[in-house]
Parts: sequence; C-alpha cells; structure tokens
Amino acid sequence: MTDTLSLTTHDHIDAEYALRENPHDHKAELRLWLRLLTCTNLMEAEIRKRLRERFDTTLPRFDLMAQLYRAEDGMLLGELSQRMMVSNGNVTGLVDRLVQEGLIERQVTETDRRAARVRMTARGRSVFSEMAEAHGDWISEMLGGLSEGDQEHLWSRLGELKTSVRGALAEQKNQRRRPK
Amino acid sequence: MTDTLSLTTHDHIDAEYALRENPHDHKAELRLWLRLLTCTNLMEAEIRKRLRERFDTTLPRFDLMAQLYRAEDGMLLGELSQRMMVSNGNVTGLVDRLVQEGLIERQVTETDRRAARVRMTARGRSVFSEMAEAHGDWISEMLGGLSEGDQEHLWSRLGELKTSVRGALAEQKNQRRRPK
DNA sequence: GTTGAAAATTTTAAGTTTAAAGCATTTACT
DNA sequence: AGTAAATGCTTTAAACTTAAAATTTTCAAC
Repeated sequence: MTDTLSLTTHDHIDAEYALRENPHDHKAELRLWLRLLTCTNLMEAEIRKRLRERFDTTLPRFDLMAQLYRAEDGMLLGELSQRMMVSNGNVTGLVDRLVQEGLIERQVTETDRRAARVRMTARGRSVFSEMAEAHGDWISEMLGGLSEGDQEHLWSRLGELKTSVRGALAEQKNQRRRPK
Repeated sequence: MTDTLSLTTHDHIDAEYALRENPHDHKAELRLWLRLLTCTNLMEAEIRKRLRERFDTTLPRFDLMAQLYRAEDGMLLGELSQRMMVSNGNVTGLVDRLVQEGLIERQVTETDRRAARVRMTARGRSVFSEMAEAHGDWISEMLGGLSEGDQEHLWSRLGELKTSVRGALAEQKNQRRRPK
C-alpha cells in the first residue's frame, strides 16, 4: 500500500516542469518563453483534436481556409505562405489537398503565368463558416477564465513582446548587412 | 514609376493581419489567441533557424535533450512524451536519431521490461550545454525589448491563461463523464 | 531583342507529427 | 495460478514541415 516512486501530486507535467524544480537555473526570460510555449501548445493540441473529431479536418487546413475566407478575390500562394508563416512548399501541398476536397479552387492568372491564385468554393465557404463559429466558441471557452480586462491587458503586453522580437530579428539582419 | 497594388506599408503580414482589417469581425478572445500564436511562431521559427545554422540540429531534438539534461538517472519515454506534449511514437523516432548521433543512450530497465529509459551520454551533455547557453542568449535577445517588470507581469498573466485553459479542458472532460 | 537577375511556385529528400493499431509486459482480481 | 485490464512502447500510414534545388515566367538593363 505504499506509494511508488511515480508522480503522486496533481501537478501538470509540461515544459515548465523542469524549471520549477531548478529555480536558480536560468533567467526569467526562459521561464517566460517556456510558459508562452506551454500555453500555445495546450490550446493548439485541443483545437487540433476538436477539428478532427467534429469536422474531420486538420489545423493547417483550417488555418489556410481562415486566411482565404475573407479574400473575395482569392490569394496568391506566396501571400498565403507569408501570412501562415510556413514555407512555400508547404502551402503547395495543403492547397492540393483542399482542392481535392472541393473546398478551394485554383484559378489561372492571365497577367502573370508564374502566379497561382486560389479562392474558396461556395461549398468551402459554407463549410468553413460553420467551423469558424465552433472554433470561436472553443477559444472563448478556453480563455473564459480571464476577465475581459485581463485579456485586453495580455493582448497589449503580447503586442510589446511581438515588437521586441521583431526588433531583435531586424537588428540581427542589420548586423549582418554591415558587419563593421 | 507608379506604385503597384502590392503592399507598400511596412506592416508585417501574419495571422493577425486579416483581423486588423475587419475589426468588427470577431471576439477579443480570437485576437488574443492569434497574437499568442504569432508571438510563439515568430520565436520558434528563429530558434529553429539558428539551431540549424549554428549547431546543425533541430528544435525537437533540442527540446528532448533539454528535458533529459537535468535528469541524472535518465527518463522513461512516456515521461518524455508527456513533458514534451507530443505523442509516444514521436518520441520513439527522436530517440532513435539522437542515439544514432551518440548524444543519448538507451538503457535496459531490469525491473520493468516494457519500459525504455534513456539518458544523456557525456558527449550529449557537453554538446547540449553549449547549445543551451546560446539558446538562452537568443531568448534574452528576443525578449530584451521588455522591461523586467513587463516580463514578470506577462509571465503571471500567462499563468492565469494556462489555468483558464486547463480548467476548460478539465471541465469538458467532466461533462463527458456524467452527461446528465 | 538578348541576357541576366529576380520572382512565384513546385519538386525533392529528410525529418517531424499524429492517431490508431499492435505487441509485450505488468498488475489486479479472483 | 489464471485471466482481464492496464501500461509502456513501437509500428504504421498519412499528413505536415522544412530547406534547398529546380522550373517557369517576368522584368530590367542594356
């Protein structure tokens, strides 16, 4: 009847766990980064799961459709990959599969034959709007424990974070351009 | 010499971009979620890139080693997958590759022959500690635009967010157990 | 008009990731 | 002991992802 050596508390195990046990180890920045990562991963995993269970689709497909949904005239693949922050080749495959499912369609561009423009089909639009509503509800559900004020606050602090990161990346790029 | 129809501002294009143009469209929760995602993706992409450029390795491998680094006695694969928040099968493959590289090693467990325990090799430990230092510097660099107070603040708000999400997931699980 | 660079996309090869099924071992209950 | 469930991991098939090379087309500068 004795306890085993396994974990007996109700603590959740995640990327932050190790740091919790070695509080002196690293900087505050690392803690922040790991927590950011944990939050994102938690939510993403749940969204993935629900998209599969209830709509038999995947997050990347949903993301692509979300980008396309508001673009009446469709979008170029390059624009899609930029907004989705994924590689060009990645988008090519996703588009192929969504075309296969009849949710989006390719259209030839007569002005520039290199470019590939895609847009939603009527069915895609209808399917997506249903998914988007559920998706919105899920997010609300998960963030429901925060007051509106907290959410607003978090949003603007994350805005600063985003600025800081973008600044660091631009900085680094400049350093390389003139190494003197 | 006239401008084309392409983007001429210095705005960055990302997942938040569409919402910025349709401010009435969705709820504040969605904005928050997208910004969270954007921040994480930005940082992750940069870390991935630098890990490849400077250490010729990948983020998943780094993450696995980070979990293992502090565990003197090694860890079970299941524990690894739990902490990394990825599937079991995923860990199997990563471990195989890291063993191949000589950075970690499997050891047989005599008490439970189902279990697979892995630990770092001496070389792995030395390689990782170098990477970890650089990694810490990168994080600091990217978060450097935030004051220490802002970072602390953000960290605790994200703690609330994490609690909210975990609460919602547990809630949902309970609902299913007794649907009445 | 040629030519060379740039742009937009696709292809390729390797790796990551997942869910689901399968296998081996242990545990719990009789 | 004997059996059923649970546990720990691996395998499988499909999808996702990337970086780098290749392809096609456009553009700019002679």
